[in-house]
Amino acid sequence: MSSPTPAAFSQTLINWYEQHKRSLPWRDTTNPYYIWLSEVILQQTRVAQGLPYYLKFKKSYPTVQELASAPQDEVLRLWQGLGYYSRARNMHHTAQLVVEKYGGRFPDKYEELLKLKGVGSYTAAAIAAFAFKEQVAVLDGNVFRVLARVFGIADDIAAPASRKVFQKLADSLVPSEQPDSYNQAIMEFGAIQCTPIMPDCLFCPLQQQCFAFNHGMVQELPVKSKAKAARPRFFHYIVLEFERQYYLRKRLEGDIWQGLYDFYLYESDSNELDQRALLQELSKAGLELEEIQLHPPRKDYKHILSHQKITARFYQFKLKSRLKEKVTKETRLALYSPEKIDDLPKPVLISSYLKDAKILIHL
DNA sequence: AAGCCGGGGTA
DNA sequence: TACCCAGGCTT
Repeated sequence: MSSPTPAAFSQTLINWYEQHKRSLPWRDTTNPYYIWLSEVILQQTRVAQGLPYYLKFKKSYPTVQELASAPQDEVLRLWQGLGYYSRARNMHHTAQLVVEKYGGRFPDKYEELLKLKGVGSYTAAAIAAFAFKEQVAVLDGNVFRVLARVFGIADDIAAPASRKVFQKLADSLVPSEQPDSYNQAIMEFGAIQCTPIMPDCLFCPLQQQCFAFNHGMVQELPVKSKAKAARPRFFHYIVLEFERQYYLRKRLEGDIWQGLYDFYLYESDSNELDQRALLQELSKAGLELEEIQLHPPRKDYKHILSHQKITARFYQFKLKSRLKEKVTKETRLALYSPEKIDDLPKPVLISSYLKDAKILIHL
């Protein structure tokens, strides 16, 4: 059998979609603000993980104006646990731009949407198609997989150069009627039927016309080069306590977790703390801790990111007095009560420690 | 083109 | 473990 025609392909998927689609809250609306919100949350994120965040954001910020006027710390705190925090920062920035420059109304064309920070080709196409029924093709991980298998495309989907091949094919398949349903359909099909492993080929409506099925290459397609190994990192967190309050600081750009709060961090190339080197660094920052009791860490925290493998230890100190202003200015540390810490956006690693150390009761 | 940016689910 | 998820930005 040869590949399906565009019309047959899109109609098969739309029919399948009507039968199998999940009921999801962002599918009940054409409000571009809600579509945009859901699409940003769902970038590199499974529906099951993103869904509660979508509901939280929609409830906290029913309109783009309310999101725009929220403090960044509050937005990041709501985002806490979702990862890729630049999404939240860019989303906040774009909300403010939409309010100030677009009068609170989202652009209604793919090319204009693409100019918004945090909105790339996928998200621009999704908003344009779902909210405005523009005839553009979404190209996400699901679409890559479905197209590679059905049409027998062996280009490496991890290689940027392959994008052109897939985008051209994807563009040729979008029907002029129901571009919104079609785009939803192909992604849903990839998520439910044509899954990465153990796809349900037995009951697949495209089985007869699927290149991969007909050539016994379902396991081999799509082709994707392997990601490089995660870099090991060793964090030694110095938890400074003064009268049941704790010193934290907001993380800067140039590393992971920008905009989130953590403790004073000493990083080394091994899991064993070189105490002399630490004290030397602390001293340089104006932190003289010789009279202070160092509590050995309870355990190692392993925190796996897609690109880094972090091993963290937490050392608690009880301070007898507040840090000098010169020191807090230098280190950017500030003293927070547990109640205030609860409100700060924090990496999951820090939340886990705060819970174990009984500084915070809940996550 | 390649590197960087999270966290969680699944086999 | 390894892979992947409704990707985007920077270099």
